[in-house]
Amino acid sequence: MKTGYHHGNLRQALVEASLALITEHGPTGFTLSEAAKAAGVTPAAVYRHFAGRNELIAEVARQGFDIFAALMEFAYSGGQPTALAAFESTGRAYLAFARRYPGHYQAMFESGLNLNDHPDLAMVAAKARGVLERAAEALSLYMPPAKRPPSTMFSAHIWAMSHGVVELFMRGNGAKSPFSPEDLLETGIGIYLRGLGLLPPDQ
Amino acid sequence: MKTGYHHGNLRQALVEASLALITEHGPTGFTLSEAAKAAGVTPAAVYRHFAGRNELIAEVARQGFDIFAALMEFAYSGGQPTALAAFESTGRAYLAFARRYPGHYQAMFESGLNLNDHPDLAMVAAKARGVLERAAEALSLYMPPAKRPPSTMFSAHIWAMSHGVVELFMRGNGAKSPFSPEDLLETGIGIYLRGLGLLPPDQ
DNA sequence: TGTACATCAGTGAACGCGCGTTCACTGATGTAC
DNA sequence: TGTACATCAGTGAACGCGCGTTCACTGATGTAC
Repeated sequence: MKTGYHHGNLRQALVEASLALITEHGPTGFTLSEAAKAAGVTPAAVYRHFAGRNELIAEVARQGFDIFAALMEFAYSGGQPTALAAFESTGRAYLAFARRYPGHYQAMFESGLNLNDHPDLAMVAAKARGVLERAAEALSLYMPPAKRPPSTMFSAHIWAMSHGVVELFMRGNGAKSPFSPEDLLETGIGIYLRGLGLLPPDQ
Repeated sequence: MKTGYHHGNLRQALVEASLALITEHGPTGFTLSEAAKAAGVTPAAVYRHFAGRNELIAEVARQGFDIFAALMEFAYSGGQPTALAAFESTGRAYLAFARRYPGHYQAMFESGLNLNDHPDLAMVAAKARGVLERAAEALSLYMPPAKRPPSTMFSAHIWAMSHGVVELFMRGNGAKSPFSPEDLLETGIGIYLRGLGLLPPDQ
């Protein structure tokens, strides 16, 4: 790919270098200069492809939301085999994403960038959230309308618990739990769904 | 308090200046120099009271965990009037703390400091978590032993959902929900407790 | 096939800045006598 | 009550550093003829 003076695909190489840095040192430890260096290029070269440091992080986050949405979509798989199984699958996908793409995850949720400053980013993020909301919507049809909470609320609960599990128990904060994040989320969602009457009261 | 050359209570003044900076600009935007300036003092003076920048943030976090633990303890109030009410009260206290002490909250959970590097900090943090675990323990006595999840898991679920609600829906990430964080957490915990059989199946 | 040329990706030097940290010092405070 | 003195909190100047960003430039690439 690298052919001497011209790089070939510097833009993506920079994104991947940034990703590696964020994975290792967190979004705070990421610097434009180091990303350039890691890509074998002068810091100034970055400006051929990005408006600046923030745009570089934003692009990492954007690609993250893309992968995230695709993963959620795949996990949901159109509600098959059952709305319930598909829904639970998206929950697992959330955690799997955080584990397999920690750099992306941090860029998306811990870099402090504001979705409103990046309209394209906000769009992909909304798309990702849309998958979970659709899964919640489909599942909520199995509840009697009277007991049915709004599906946006329903999905917000799951989103929040998933995010909380990742932040508190999957990162190296020092917070410890005798249970794996996966177990915690699985059981937590299970209890929650039982509370909605979507799972039988006994385990 | 400030009597010319000597400050009087510079240590706490620095903590409060740091707090104000973190509240306004986040943990990333906080600098030792600005904190010193805000306290009306030279950066070098900080080193009379703290080993460096990190120790200053850690002290803010430590005081945060102190307040947090006290607030949780107060909300729990020894399990009165009922174990259930006391437990729900601690959930609300979590959110109330995040709202009323955003600077502390950020220093505690978003500053990237590792609890293991600060043993005293880890102790206060454990104390705060202990209150929630005690509340969960007391409440779990109302469940038949067979269906009873470990109370540490139980409290981890609630902690995670609370934290997720704060991070996703109370901060200015741009993530939006038609529901207030308070409503989200209240309903989420309600559904969860119903799933444990601690609340009647219908609302 | 070979030459002239436009394009534009990346260079390298420079900038101003604010950061955390150090150091020898100074001068206010409070105590001993 | 007054003086001498030890203490130590805060000063101010300095440091080295790495940051993000700018600028005029250079040279590789690919196209037109």
